[in-house]
Amino acid sequence: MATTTKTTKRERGPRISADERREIVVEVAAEEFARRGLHGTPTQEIAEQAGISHAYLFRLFPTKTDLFVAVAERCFQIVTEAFAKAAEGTEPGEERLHAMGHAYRDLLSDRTRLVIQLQSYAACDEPRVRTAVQRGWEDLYTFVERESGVGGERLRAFFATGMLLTVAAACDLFSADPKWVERFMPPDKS
Amino acid sequence: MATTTKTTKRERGPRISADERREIVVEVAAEEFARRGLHGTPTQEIAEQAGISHAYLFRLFPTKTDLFVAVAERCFQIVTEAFAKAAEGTEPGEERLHAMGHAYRDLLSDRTRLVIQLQSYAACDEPRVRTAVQRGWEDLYTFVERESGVGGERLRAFFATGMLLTVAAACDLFSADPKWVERFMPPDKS
DNA sequence: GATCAAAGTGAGTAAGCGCACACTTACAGC
DNA sequence: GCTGTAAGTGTGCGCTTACTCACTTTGATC
Repeated sequence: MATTTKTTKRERGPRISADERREIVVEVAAEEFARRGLHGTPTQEIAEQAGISHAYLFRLFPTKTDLFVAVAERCFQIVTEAFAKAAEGTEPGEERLHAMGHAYRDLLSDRTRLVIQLQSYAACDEPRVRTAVQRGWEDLYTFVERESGVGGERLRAFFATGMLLTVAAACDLFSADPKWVERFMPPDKS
Repeated sequence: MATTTKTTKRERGPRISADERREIVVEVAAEEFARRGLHGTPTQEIAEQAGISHAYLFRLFPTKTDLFVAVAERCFQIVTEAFAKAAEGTEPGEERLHAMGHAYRDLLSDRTRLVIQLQSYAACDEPRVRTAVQRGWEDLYTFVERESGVGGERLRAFFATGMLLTVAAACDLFSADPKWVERFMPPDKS
Protein backbone atom coordinates (compact mmCIF):
# COMPACT_ATOMS: atom_id res chain seq x y z
CA MET A 1 0.00 0.00 0.00
CA ALA A 2 2.56 2.53 1.13
CA THR A 3 4.94 3.56 -1.59
CA THR A 4 8.57 2.56 -1.33
CA THR A 5 9.56 6.06 -0.24
CA LYS A 6 10.39 6.74 3.35
CA THR A 7 7.01 6.68 5.03
CA THR A 8 8.89 6.59 8.32
CA LYS A 9 7.11 9.34 10.14
CA ARG A 10 8.56 8.38 13.48
CA GLU A 11 5.86 6.97 15.69
CA ARG A 12 7.06 7.87 19.12
CA GLY A 13 6.67 5.15 21.68
CA PRO A 14 6.91 5.83 25.38
CA ARG A 15 10.10 7.32 26.73
CA ILE A 16 12.77 5.08 28.08
CA SER A 17 15.78 5.77 30.25
CA ALA A 18 18.99 6.36 28.38
CA ASP A 19 20.50 3.18 29.81
CA GLU A 20 17.63 1.03 28.66
CA ARG A 21 17.78 2.68 25.28
CA ARG A 22 21.47 1.96 25.05
CA GLU A 23 20.82 -1.71 25.61
CA ILE A 24 18.30 -1.79 22.82
CA VAL A 25 20.68 0.02 20.51
CA VAL A 26 23.50 -2.40 21.28
CA GLU A 27 21.20 -5.26 20.46
CA VAL A 28 20.14 -3.80 17.15
CA ALA A 29 23.61 -2.61 16.24
CA ALA A 30 24.92 -6.14 16.72
CA GLU A 31 22.65 -7.31 13.95
CA GLU A 32 23.79 -4.59 11.57
CA PHE A 33 27.47 -4.77 12.41
CA ALA A 34 27.40 -8.54 12.04
CA ARG A 35 26.32 -8.17 8.45
CA ARG A 36 28.53 -5.40 7.23
CA GLY A 37 31.21 -4.75 9.81
CA LEU A 38 32.40 -1.62 11.57
CA HIS A 39 33.25 0.39 8.49
CA GLY A 40 30.56 -1.04 6.23
CA THR A 41 27.61 -0.21 8.44
CA PRO A 42 26.21 3.33 8.36
CA THR A 43 25.11 4.69 11.72
CA GLN A 44 21.95 5.96 10.06
CA GLU A 45 20.76 2.45 9.53
CA ILE A 46 21.38 1.49 13.13
CA ALA A 47 19.43 4.49 14.32
CA GLU A 48 16.52 3.67 12.05
CA GLN A 49 16.43 0.04 13.12
CA ALA A 50 16.55 1.10 16.74
CA GLY A 51 13.69 3.52 16.20
CA ILE A 52 15.53 6.63 17.31
CA SER A 53 16.88 9.64 15.51
CA HIS A 54 20.35 9.67 14.09
CA ALA A 55 21.26 12.58 16.32
CA TYR A 56 20.20 10.83 19.49
CA LEU A 57 22.33 7.83 18.65
CA PHE A 58 25.36 10.07 19.00
CA ARG A 59 24.23 11.28 22.37
CA LEU A 60 23.98 7.70 23.58
CA PHE A 61 27.31 6.70 22.05
CA PRO A 62 29.59 9.62 21.28
CA THR A 63 31.39 7.73 18.57
CA LYS A 64 30.69 4.93 16.14
CA THR A 65 33.69 3.09 17.50
CA ASP A 66 32.33 3.43 21.03
CA LEU A 67 29.17 1.71 19.92
CA PHE A 68 31.06 -1.04 18.16
CA VAL A 69 33.21 -1.71 21.20
CA ALA A 70 30.11 -1.90 23.36
CA VAL A 71 28.65 -4.45 20.96
CA ALA A 72 31.82 -6.53 20.97
CA GLU A 73 32.05 -6.54 24.74
CA ARG A 74 28.42 -7.53 25.07
CA CYS A 75 29.11 -10.39 22.71
CA PHE A 76 31.90 -11.79 24.85
CA GLN A 77 29.67 -11.37 27.86
CA ILE A 78 26.90 -13.41 26.26
CA VAL A 79 29.24 -16.25 25.41
CA THR A 80 30.62 -16.27 28.95
CA GLU A 81 27.13 -16.34 30.41
CA ALA A 82 26.13 -19.19 28.14
CA PHE A 83 29.17 -21.15 29.26
CA ALA A 84 28.46 -20.43 32.91
CA LYS A 85 24.90 -21.62 32.57
CA ALA A 86 25.99 -24.74 30.73
CA ALA A 87 28.49 -25.52 33.46
CA GLU A 88 25.82 -25.63 36.15
CA GLY A 89 25.12 -29.11 37.44
CA THR A 90 28.09 -30.73 35.73
CA GLU A 91 31.30 -32.09 37.15
CA PRO A 92 34.50 -30.23 36.28
CA GLY A 93 36.58 -31.91 33.63
CA GLU A 94 35.74 -33.29 30.23
CA GLU A 95 32.03 -33.44 30.98
CA ARG A 96 31.76 -29.74 31.75
CA LEU A 97 33.87 -28.80 28.75
CA HIS A 98 31.59 -30.86 26.58
CA ALA A 99 28.57 -29.05 27.99
CA MET A 100 30.16 -25.73 27.16
CA GLY A 101 30.89 -26.88 23.64
CA HIS A 102 27.28 -27.79 23.24
CA ALA A 103 26.25 -24.37 24.50
CA TYR A 104 28.42 -22.77 21.85
CA ARG A 105 26.71 -24.78 19.17
CA ASP A 106 23.41 -23.47 20.40
CA LEU A 107 24.72 -19.93 20.07
CA LEU A 108 25.40 -20.70 16.42
CA SER A 109 21.70 -20.88 15.74
CA ASP A 110 21.69 -17.16 16.38
CA ARG A 111 24.20 -16.35 13.70
CA THR A 112 24.50 -12.72 14.68
CA ARG A 113 26.27 -13.21 17.98
CA LEU A 114 29.04 -15.24 16.51
CA VAL A 115 29.71 -13.22 13.44
CA ILE A 116 30.19 -10.14 15.56
CA GLN A 117 33.29 -11.83 16.87
CA LEU A 118 34.70 -12.13 13.38
CA GLN A 119 33.89 -8.52 12.70
CA SER A 120 35.74 -7.57 15.85
CA TYR A 121 38.83 -9.46 14.77
CA ALA A 122 38.65 -7.82 11.38
CA ALA A 123 38.40 -4.38 12.98
CA CYS A 124 41.41 -4.92 15.20
CA ASP A 125 43.30 -2.17 13.45
CA GLU A 126 41.31 0.19 15.66
CA PRO A 127 43.27 0.14 18.93
CA ARG A 128 40.26 0.25 21.20
CA VAL A 129 38.67 -2.66 19.40
CA ARG A 130 41.88 -4.61 19.65
CA THR A 131 42.28 -4.19 23.38
CA ALA A 132 38.64 -5.11 23.87
CA VAL A 133 39.16 -8.30 21.90
CA GLN A 134 42.38 -9.15 23.68
CA ARG A 135 40.78 -8.70 27.08
CA GLY A 136 37.72 -10.64 25.99
CA TRP A 137 39.77 -13.60 24.86
CA GLU A 138 41.93 -13.64 27.92
CA ASP A 139 38.94 -13.50 30.25
CA LEU A 140 37.03 -16.14 28.36
CA TYR A 141 40.01 -18.46 28.20
CA THR A 142 40.70 -18.01 31.88
CA PHE A 143 37.08 -18.63 32.73
CA VAL A 144 36.86 -21.88 30.80
CA GLU A 145 40.20 -23.03 32.11
CA ARG A 146 39.20 -22.45 35.71
CA GLU A 147 35.70 -23.85 35.42
CA SER A 148 36.59 -26.95 33.44
CA GLY A 149 39.91 -27.69 35.05
CA VAL A 150 41.10 -28.65 31.58
CA GLY A 151 44.08 -26.96 29.95
CA GLY A 152 46.86 -27.19 27.44
CA GLU A 153 46.33 -28.98 24.18
CA ARG A 154 42.76 -30.01 24.90
CA LEU A 155 41.63 -26.51 25.79
CA ARG A 156 43.28 -25.06 22.72
CA ALA A 157 41.48 -27.60 20.57
CA PHE A 158 38.24 -26.53 22.19
CA PHE A 159 38.71 -22.91 21.17
CA ALA A 160 40.03 -23.87 17.76
CA THR A 161 36.88 -25.78 17.00
CA GLY A 162 34.85 -22.83 18.15
CA MET A 163 36.67 -20.58 15.72
CA LEU A 164 36.09 -22.96 12.87
CA LEU A 165 32.39 -23.06 13.61
CA THR A 166 32.29 -19.29 13.76
CA VAL A 167 33.95 -18.87 10.41
CA ALA A 168 31.70 -21.47 8.87
CA ALA A 169 28.70 -19.57 10.15
CA ALA A 170 29.99 -16.26 8.89
CA CYS A 171 30.63 -17.48 5.38
CA ASP A 172 27.50 -19.53 5.23
CA LEU A 173 29.64 -22.54 4.44
CA PHE A 174 26.70 -24.63 5.59
CA SER A 175 24.59 -23.58 2.67
CA ALA A 176 27.24 -24.34 0.08
CA ASP A 177 27.41 -27.71 -1.67
CA PRO A 178 25.74 -30.02 0.88
CA LYS A 179 27.92 -33.01 0.13
CA TRP A 180 31.05 -31.19 1.06
CA VAL A 181 29.44 -29.84 4.20
CA GLU A 182 28.55 -33.37 5.24
CA ARG A 183 32.14 -34.35 4.74
CA PHE A 184 33.40 -31.31 6.58
CA MET A 185 31.03 -31.04 9.48
CA PRO A 186 30.07 -34.31 11.14
CA PRO A 187 26.83 -34.11 13.10
CA ASP A 188 28.05 -33.56 16.68
CA LYS A 189 31.26 -33.60 18.62
CA SER A 190 32.38 -30.90 21.00
CA MET B 1 62.87 18.55 4.71
CA ALA B 2 59.80 18.27 2.55
CA THR B 3 56.74 19.68 4.20
CA THR B 4 53.93 17.38 5.20
CA THR B 5 51.92 18.38 2.18
CA LYS B 6 51.65 16.06 -0.76
CA THR B 7 55.02 16.40 -2.45
CA THR B 8 54.05 13.35 -4.50
CA LYS B 9 54.92 14.57 -7.94
CA ARG B 10 54.63 11.17 -9.50
CA GLU B 11 58.01 9.99 -10.71
CA ARG B 12 57.14 7.84 -13.64
CA GLY B 13 59.00 4.62 -13.79
CA PRO B 14 59.11 2.51 -16.95
CA ARG B 15 55.84 1.32 -18.40
CA ILE B 16 54.58 -2.09 -17.54
CA SER B 17 51.94 -4.26 -19.16
CA ALA B 18 48.50 -4.04 -17.61
CA ASP B 19 48.70 -7.63 -16.42
CA GLU B 20 51.99 -7.12 -14.63
CA ARG B 21 50.63 -3.94 -13.11
CA ARG B 22 47.59 -5.80 -11.88
CA GLU B 23 49.78 -8.28 -10.06
CA ILE B 24 51.63 -5.49 -8.31
CA VAL B 25 48.39 -3.84 -7.35
CA VAL B 26 46.99 -7.06 -5.92
CA GLU B 27 50.12 -7.44 -3.84
CA VAL B 28 49.94 -3.93 -2.46
CA ALA B 29 46.18 -4.02 -1.98
CA ALA B 30 46.55 -7.14 0.13
CA GLU B 31 48.64 -5.20 2.59
CA GLU B 32 46.13 -2.39 2.85
CA PHE B 33 43.02 -4.56 2.93
CA ALA B 34 44.60 -6.73 5.61
CA ARG B 35 44.86 -3.77 7.91
CA ARG B 36 41.52 -2.10 7.43
CA GLY B 37 39.26 -4.43 5.50
CA LEU B 38 37.17 -4.02 2.38
CA HIS B 39 35.10 -1.08 3.54
CA GLY B 40 37.75 0.54 5.72
CA THR B 41 40.38 0.88 3.03
CA PRO B 42 40.19 3.80 0.58
CA THR B 43 41.10 2.99 -2.98
CA GLN B 44 43.14 6.18 -3.09
CA GLU B 45 45.59 4.75 -0.63
CA ILE B 46 46.00 1.56 -2.62
CA ALA B 47 46.68 3.54 -5.76
CA GLU B 48 49.28 5.66 -4.02
CA GLN B 49 51.04 2.68 -2.51
CA ALA B 50 51.06 1.00 -5.91
CA GLY B 51 52.52 4.10 -7.51
CA ILE B 52 49.75 4.64 -10.03
CA SER B 53 46.99 7.18 -10.38
CA HIS B 54 43.65 6.65 -8.79
CA ALA B 55 42.01 6.77 -12.18
CA TYR B 56 44.16 4.01 -13.60
CA LEU B 57 43.39 1.75 -10.68
CA PHE B 58 39.80 1.71 -11.88
CA ARG B 59 40.81 0.82 -15.36
CA LEU B 60 42.71 -2.18 -14.02
CA PHE B 61 39.92 -3.21 -11.65
CA PRO B 62 36.54 -1.76 -12.59
CA THR B 63 35.29 -2.02 -9.04
CA LYS B 64 36.70 -2.00 -5.54
CA THR B 65 34.98 -5.30 -4.90
CA ASP B 66 36.62 -6.77 -8.00
CA LEU B 67 40.00 -5.87 -6.59
CA PHE B 68 39.15 -7.31 -3.20
CA VAL B 69 37.98 -10.58 -4.70
CA ALA B 70 41.18 -10.81 -6.71
CA VAL B 71 43.17 -10.31 -3.52
CA ALA B 72 41.19 -12.97 -1.68
CA GLU B 73 41.60 -15.49 -4.47
CA ARG B 74 45.31 -14.84 -4.68
CA CYS B 75 45.52 -15.47 -0.97
CA PHE B 76 43.93 -18.90 -1.22
CA GLN B 77 46.23 -19.63 -4.09
CA ILE B 78 49.30 -18.79 -2.04
CA VAL B 79 48.24 -21.04 0.81
CA THR B 80 47.57 -23.88 -1.60
CA GLU B 81 50.96 -23.44 -3.21
CA ALA B 82 52.68 -23.42 0.15
CA PHE B 83 50.95 -26.66 1.05
CA ALA B 84 51.87 -28.24 -2.25
CA LYS B 85 55.50 -27.32 -1.79
CA ALA B 86 55.52 -28.62 1.76
CA ALA B 87 54.03 -31.90 0.62
CA GLU B 88 56.91 -32.60 -1.76
CA GLY B 89 59.18 -35.38 -0.59
CA THR B 90 56.91 -36.55 2.20
CA GLU B 91 54.82 -39.66 2.55
CA PRO B 92 51.06 -39.23 2.52
CA GLY B 93 49.46 -39.48 5.93
CA GLU B 94 50.23 -37.84 9.22
CA GLU B 95 53.75 -36.88 8.15
CA ARG B 96 52.57 -34.89 5.16
CA LEU B 97 49.82 -33.23 7.15
CA HIS B 98 52.36 -32.21 9.72
CA ALA B 99 54.56 -30.71 7.01
CA MET B 100 51.61 -28.67 5.77
CA GLY B 101 50.88 -27.48 9.27
CA HIS B 102 54.44 -26.31 9.55
CA ALA B 103 54.14 -24.49 6.26
CA TYR B 104 51.11 -22.64 7.56
CA ARG B 105 53.04 -21.51 10.58
CA ASP B 106 55.66 -20.08 8.28
CA LEU B 107 52.97 -18.13 6.48
CA LEU B 108 52.10 -16.56 9.80
CA SER B 109 55.38 -14.70 9.83
CA ASP B 110 53.94 -12.73 6.93
CA ARG B 111 50.94 -11.53 8.85
CA THR B 112 49.32 -9.94 5.83
CA ARG B 113 48.47 -13.10 3.96
CA LEU B 114 46.60 -14.61 6.85
CA VAL B 115 44.67 -11.61 7.94
CA ILE B 116 43.31 -11.17 4.47
CA GLN B 117 41.44 -14.39 5.05
CA LEU B 118 39.74 -12.93 8.09
CA GLN B 119 38.87 -9.83 6.16
CA SER B 120 37.32 -11.99 3.48
CA TYR B 121 35.17 -13.80 6.00
CA ALA B 122 34.11 -10.50 7.47
CA ALA B 123 33.15 -9.18 4.03
CA CYS B 124 31.03 -12.19 3.20
CA ASP B 125 27.93 -10.07 3.06
CA GLU B 126 29.08 -9.15 -0.43
CA PRO B 127 27.87 -12.09 -2.53
CA ARG B 128 30.88 -12.22 -4.80
CA VAL B 129 33.22 -12.30 -1.85
CA ARG B 130 31.18 -15.04 -0.26
CA THR B 131 31.24 -17.33 -3.27
CA ALA B 132 34.97 -16.75 -3.65
CA VAL B 133 35.51 -17.75 -0.04
CA GLN B 134 33.26 -20.78 -0.31
CA ARG B 135 35.03 -22.00 -3.41
CA GLY B 136 38.41 -21.31 -1.83
CA TRP B 137 37.62 -23.34 1.24
CA GLU B 138 36.19 -26.21 -0.67
CA ASP B 139 39.19 -26.39 -3.00
CA LEU B 140 41.70 -26.11 -0.19
CA TYR B 141 39.95 -28.72 1.90
CA THR B 142 39.73 -31.08 -1.03
CA PHE B 143 43.36 -30.54 -1.85
CA VAL B 144 44.61 -31.30 1.65
CA GLU B 145 42.29 -34.27 1.95
CA ARG B 146 43.51 -35.78 -1.28
CA GLU B 147 47.19 -35.05 -0.74
CA SER B 148 47.38 -36.15 2.87
CA GLY B 149 44.94 -39.03 2.69
CA VAL B 150 43.73 -37.93 6.10
CA GLY B 151 40.10 -37.02 6.72
CA GLY B 152 37.28 -36.70 9.19
CA GLU B 153 37.98 -35.56 12.70
CA ARG B 154 41.72 -35.19 12.24
CA LEU B 155 41.43 -33.05 9.16
CA ARG B 156 38.88 -30.82 10.79
CA ALA B 157 41.19 -30.33 13.74
CA PHE B 158 43.91 -29.34 11.29
CA PHE B 159 41.83 -26.54 9.82
CA ALA B 160 40.50 -25.52 13.21
CA THR B 161 44.00 -24.98 14.50
CA GLY B 162 44.78 -22.96 11.42
CA MET B 163 41.83 -20.70 12.08
CA LEU B 164 42.88 -20.17 15.66
CA LEU B 165 46.36 -19.17 14.56
CA THR B 166 44.92 -16.80 12.01
CA VAL B 167 42.72 -15.07 14.54
CA ALA B 168 45.56 -14.83 16.99
CA ALA B 169 47.67 -13.18 14.33
CA ALA B 170 44.93 -10.77 13.35
CA CYS B 171 44.30 -9.56 16.87
CA ASP B 172 47.93 -9.51 17.81
CA LEU B 173 47.11 -11.82 20.68
CA PHE B 174 50.78 -12.70 20.71
CA SER B 175 51.77 -9.27 21.90
CA ALA B 176 49.31 -9.19 24.75
CA ASP B 177 50.26 -10.32 28.24
CA PRO B 178 53.10 -12.78 27.55
CA LYS B 179 52.24 -15.12 30.39
CA TRP B 180 48.85 -15.82 29.00
CA VAL B 181 50.26 -16.30 25.53
CA GLU B 182 52.67 -18.87 26.89
CA ARG B 183 49.75 -20.67 28.46
CA PHE B 184 47.70 -20.41 25.33
CA MET B 185 50.19 -21.14 22.59
CA PRO B 186 52.64 -23.93 23.28
CA PRO B 187 55.80 -23.74 21.15
CA ASP B 188 55.04 -26.19 18.33
CA LYS B 189 52.47 -28.78 17.44
CA SER B 190 50.71 -29.04 14.11
C1' DG C 1 60.36 10.10 -38.10
C1' DA C 2 55.36 9.11 -38.51
C1' DT C 3 51.71 6.27 -36.58
C1' DC C 4 48.84 4.06 -33.44
C1' DA C 5 47.49 1.24 -29.65
C1' DA C 6 48.10 0.80 -25.00
C1' DA C 7 49.71 2.85 -20.58
C1' DG C 8 48.80 6.37 -17.74
C1' DT C 9 47.00 10.95 -15.68
C1' DG C 10 44.54 15.54 -13.68
C1' DA C 11 40.67 17.13 -12.34
C1' DG C 12 36.61 16.51 -11.29
C1' DT C 13 31.30 14.85 -9.60
C1' DA C 14 27.72 13.11 -7.05
C1' DA C 15 26.59 10.68 -3.23
C1' DG C 16 27.24 9.14 1.42
C1' DC C 17 28.83 9.60 5.87
C1' DG C 18 30.07 10.86 10.83
C1' DC C 19 29.04 14.13 13.80
C1' DA C 20 27.24 18.88 15.81
C1' DC C 21 23.95 22.34 17.05
C1' DA C 22 19.94 24.43 18.18
C1' DC C 23 15.82 23.22 19.29
C1' DT C 24 11.28 20.73 21.07
C1' DT C 25 8.62 17.43 23.99
C1' DA C 26 7.42 14.54 27.90
C1' DC C 27 7.07 13.81 32.58
C1' DA C 28 8.23 13.72 37.85
C1' DG C 29 7.95 16.59 41.90
C1' DC C 30 6.08 20.42 43.94
C1' DG D 1 -0.67 24.32 36.71
C1' DC D 2 4.33 25.41 36.89
C1' DT D 3 9.01 24.23 36.31
C1' DG D 4 13.39 21.78 35.73
C1' DT D 5 15.58 18.02 33.71
C1' DA D 6 16.28 14.38 30.77
C1' DA D 7 14.63 12.23 26.40
C1' DG D 8 14.41 13.04 21.87
C1' DT D 9 14.45 15.40 17.03
C1' DG D 10 15.31 18.29 12.30
C1' DT D 11 18.59 20.02 9.74
C1' DG D 12 22.71 20.45 7.75
C1' DC D 13 28.04 21.12 7.52
C1' DG D 14 32.26 19.55 6.07
C1' DC D 15 34.72 15.98 4.53
C1' DT D 16 35.66 11.52 2.35
C1' DT D 17 34.98 8.26 -1.25
C1' DA D 18 34.03 5.37 -5.34
C1' DC D 19 34.02 6.09 -9.82
C1' DT D 20 34.32 9.01 -14.60
C1' DC D 21 35.99 11.60 -18.60
C1' DA D 22 38.68 13.95 -21.52
C1' DC D 23 43.12 14.07 -22.26
C1' DT D 24 48.53 13.19 -22.64
C1' DT D 25 52.67 10.20 -22.92
C1' DT D 26 55.28 6.19 -24.29
C1' DG D 27 57.33 2.98 -27.23
C1' DA D 28 57.14 -0.81 -30.57
C1' DT D 29 56.65 -1.25 -35.70
C1' DC D 30 57.18 0.03 -40.31
